[in-house]
Order: sequence, then structure tokens, then C-alpha cells
Amino acid sequence: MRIGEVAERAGVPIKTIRYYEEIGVLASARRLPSGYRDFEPEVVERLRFVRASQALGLTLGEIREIVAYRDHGDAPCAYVLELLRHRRDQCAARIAELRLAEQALDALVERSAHLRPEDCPATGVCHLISREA
Amino acid sequence: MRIGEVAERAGVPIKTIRYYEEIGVLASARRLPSGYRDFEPEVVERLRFVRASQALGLTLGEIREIVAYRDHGDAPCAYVLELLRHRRDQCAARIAELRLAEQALDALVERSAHLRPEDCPATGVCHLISREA
DNA sequence: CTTGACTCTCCAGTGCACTGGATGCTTTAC
DNA sequence: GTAAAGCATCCAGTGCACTGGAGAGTCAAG
Repeated sequence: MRIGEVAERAGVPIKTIRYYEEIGVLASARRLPSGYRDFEPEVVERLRFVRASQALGLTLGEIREIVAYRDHGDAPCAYVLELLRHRRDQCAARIAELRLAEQALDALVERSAHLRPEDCPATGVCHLISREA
Repeated sequence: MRIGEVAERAGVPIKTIRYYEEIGVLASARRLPSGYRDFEPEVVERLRFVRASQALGLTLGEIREIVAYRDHGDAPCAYVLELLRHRRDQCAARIAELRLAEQALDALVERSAHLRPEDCPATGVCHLISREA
């Protein structure tokens, strides 16, 4: 299967597939006499795996580690589990941060309803934000 | 005030201050005969404003716009308000995304408690993740 | 007067994940 | 046979916000 078909089936740009190969997320593809890459059909599945992992917040570096385990013949389960746990914690932490920011933003937007531009002091940049400091 | 003192008072690295000046987040500082930057004390306040804005998720590009309003003599209130609203909506959207990812990760971690490595199929990379696709 | 701390500019690199463009060979369709 | 589509490599750029280092000038203390 040539790169264009893989790209279409997996829904990943051609450039990206070559990039994945370059950084080791995909193994180097076999070549046709023409020099064209010749992929196994399984690579489509692997690309979906990569995209699914990305959607969960794993980095390409982590994904490369996972597929390296598999390509060495080991089941990556324990490593994957560790990554997933870590990533879940990061998620939770990030959500907490964003909630705080959201609340602060909400309070600011709310407060602005009660302010008139004339109340702006001449000093500083914008007391809407800087009073927050 | 020289750059080192500003850096210390505002808690911002020297390099970063020069960078802010370069991209227009800070106005170009006056210079001493030696060539050293000579800052007004107010720049410390402005740096705090920049950091507070960043903490709310505004980009340096947006912050530059805000201070540009102020430096042209206009109160940036309306513009700031628009940014804040937009940013709040982005925040909410991102939180929703992360919640989904968190739930998926949680389900995966949970499920892994009931799987043994022996159950791993030989094909694919890791069915823990790829079944999710 | 020397040493060390401070500052200057300029260039380049980081991290992450791509993306674009130039240039040229190969394959496919008509 | 020719034109278009597909593929190849290589280099370089994107966006964001810095960060590091080289090489050189300046200032304060002893």
C-alpha cells in the first residue's frame, strides 16, 4: 500500500506519516523498486493507535516508547498503565488550574458590567486585570 | 532602575524582560550613557500586569494589544472585556475536552485492573488503548 | 588597578508536532 | 506520447514563550 492510500484510510496527512517514520513512531517502511514506500495494511491500525493515544494526551515521545516495547516483542501494558495514570493526574491538575482561571475570568467579566470606562485610573494598564494581581 | 533590579522586584528573568521589550510588550526603555537600560519604577507594575494576564491565559500578543491601547491614551476596557470573554469560553471548552480525556483515561486505568498481560493480543500495539479507537 | 558582578548585542536553540516549498523521478490515465 | 497525479528528498518555517551562550563593554568594591 502506498503512502497516499495509507493517509486516506487512516485520515492522517502524508507529510505527517513521513514525519512519524522519521521520529520512530512508525517503523521504516519497505520500499518498492521505484523508491516509493510500501506499507503493510497494519500500519493504518497503528496510525489510529497513535491518534487515539494523542487524543488521550500522550506525546509522540511516549507513543514511540510504547510501540518500541511492542516492537521488541514485549507487551507494553505496565508501561502504558503508568503513562495513563500519570496523564490522568496531569489532566486532573490541569482541569483544576483551568477552573480557577475560568472563575477569575468570570468574576472579571461580571465586574466589568459595573464599571464605566471613566472609572479607569490613569496609571497602570487596565485595573480590570491588574487589580487582580 | 536597572534591569537586574526590575527583574528581582517583578520576579521575571532579565532575558525575559529584554524579550518583552523586543516584541513590544514593554516599551523601549530609556538608556543611560553607558547603554544600560534605565527603567521607570512603573515597569515593575506593568510586568506584574503581564504575568497576571498570562495566568489568565492571555497570550503575549493579546497583552501587547492591551498595552498598546493604553499607550495610545485609550482605555482598553472594551477590548480587554472582549478578550476576557473569549478566553473564558476557551477555558470552558478546554475543560470540557479535558474532562472527556480524564474520563477515558480513568476508564482505561480501571479496566487495566481486570486485565492480565497474557490477555494481550499479538497484533496491534496495546489493546488497552487501541480498543478505544 | 584589578577583580567580579552587571549589562549589552546578536545569534541560535528549545519543545512539540507538524507544515510548506523546491525540485525531480515514477506511475497512471487518456 | 504526454500530461497530471503521486511520490521522493531536503531544507526551512510555524507558533509560542522563552532560554543559552559568545564576546565585549561598564561599574563598584577593595
